[in-house]
Amino acid sequence: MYLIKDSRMAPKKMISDCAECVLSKDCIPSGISTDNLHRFVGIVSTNISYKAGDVLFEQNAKAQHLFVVKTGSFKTQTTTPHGIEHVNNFFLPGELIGLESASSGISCNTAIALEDGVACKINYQQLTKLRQEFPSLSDFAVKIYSAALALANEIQNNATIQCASSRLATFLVLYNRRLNAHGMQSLGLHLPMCREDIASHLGLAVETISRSFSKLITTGCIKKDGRRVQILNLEKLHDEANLPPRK
Amino acid sequence: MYLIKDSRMAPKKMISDCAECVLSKDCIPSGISTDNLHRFVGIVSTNISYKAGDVLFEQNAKAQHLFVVKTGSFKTQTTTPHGIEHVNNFFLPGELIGLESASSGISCNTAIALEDGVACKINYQQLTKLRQEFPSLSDFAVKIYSAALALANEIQNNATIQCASSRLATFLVLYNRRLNAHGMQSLGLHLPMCREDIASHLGLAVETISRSFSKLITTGCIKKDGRRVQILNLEKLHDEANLPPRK
DNA sequence: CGCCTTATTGATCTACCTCAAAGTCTGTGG
DNA sequence: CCACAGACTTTGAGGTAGATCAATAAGGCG
Repeated sequence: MYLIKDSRMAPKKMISDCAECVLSKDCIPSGISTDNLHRFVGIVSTNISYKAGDVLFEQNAKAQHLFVVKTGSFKTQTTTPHGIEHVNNFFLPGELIGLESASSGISCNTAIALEDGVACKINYQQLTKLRQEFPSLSDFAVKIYSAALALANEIQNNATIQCASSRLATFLVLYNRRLNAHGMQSLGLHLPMCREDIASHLGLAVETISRSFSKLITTGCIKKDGRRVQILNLEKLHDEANLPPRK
Repeated sequence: MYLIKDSRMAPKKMISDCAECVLSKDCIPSGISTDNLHRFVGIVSTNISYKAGDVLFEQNAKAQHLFVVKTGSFKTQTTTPHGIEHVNNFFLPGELIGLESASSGISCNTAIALEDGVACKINYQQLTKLRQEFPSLSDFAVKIYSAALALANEIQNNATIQCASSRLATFLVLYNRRLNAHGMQSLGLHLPMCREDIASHLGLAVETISRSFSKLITTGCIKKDGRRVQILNLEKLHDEANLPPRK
């Protein structure tokens, strides 16, 4: 898949060249012709390695970069003035982190690596300049942003569903769809985040997440082993996700 | 304020000219020089009147237009496959409706007028073409989109807060901030939506909204008369919005 | 004025939170 | 390779915030 070489070795040109990246068709380079790709490559720091727990950017700090997940996974979380944390979203390979801070210039949340992974880092200002030169980059931006907004809507809808197991079911359906969107087609998912992160994201208690998993297993929607989840019946999982309120 | 003439009269040129619009500095024209403004004016249907309950666009229908609220207010809502409705967001003067559907071309929710009002309608495709000609329009798009995404994050965070009165308090704080953002500075707000819409938006029961209002009145944060709410103590309302979970 | 929709208030019930404890996984060092 | 410590996860028992049901009150409109 990805050639992550020992750091003592000279980095392979191939790895840092966006032209060769498996994600390029879904990434910003898709908005630039091959001839001009070098212009983009010039403003990206490609393949930065992160260890689990590493911070990409901090809430309330100056936001300077957009990140593209290449391998691994990340989360963003907001801390309220009174110290309560809430996990906003999770990010999978091919997804962009930091979109919401582009205008204000201040990060509205903290981004943290959930596991060891690799991401590319793009400077906002330089990207803005490039966008003015290449109109197709602008199209790509609108496409990415409107998709992010549509996803945010779905996540928001899910957070207001009454039944806890429906929320978890919807979460799994969305997560599975996002995995599949970037070519990792399968009904088996590895959840890289801990139960507490899922609980925070869905606005439920950790214990309720556990019990909801048990319910989804009992009803034959899924089976699981720790963080490894297998969707047995996607149809049934959809039904469970759309239960009438308080059933 | 706005001159909404009797429909039997010839529409005043002034009204439909974006150059004269009080919102233009926050609207798409801000991304175009005065010399080129006519190009934009050519793709907008300005000042369309809506009556309370009128539908701007329907979920799952082909999405062709972006709307700018000029007066009045609107809501967007999603209907799940099993017929449960959820109010996604409310839209105030100066705000854009339909951003999330720009890429897919399919509306992911239904937009409805909450009261009599006026909005302008812009064709996506023509706007896309214009954006390629005017790079500053692209900057405006990114600015608008990232702000919308940041707001969606805040709304999502709010929906996962435990305490019902905290959710309502946060809702009022956000709503007030948005009203003020477009120059309607005041601590008195008129909520154009019914309690049921607020309840749906916050993921609570209508009765809980009523009781939460009562609590906010008892604690001296607000006073109210029907849908007319007056913020008495913004500091206290912030505190109420950030209560520790379950108390 | 009377009808109908919307809003509030009261009483009961329940899903989920909290607290508590046991069980499982992960990694580290002997 | 195994033993242990620590974090993570699950399961159990009881309490509570908010849902639901029910009834009254207040607007809105013909």
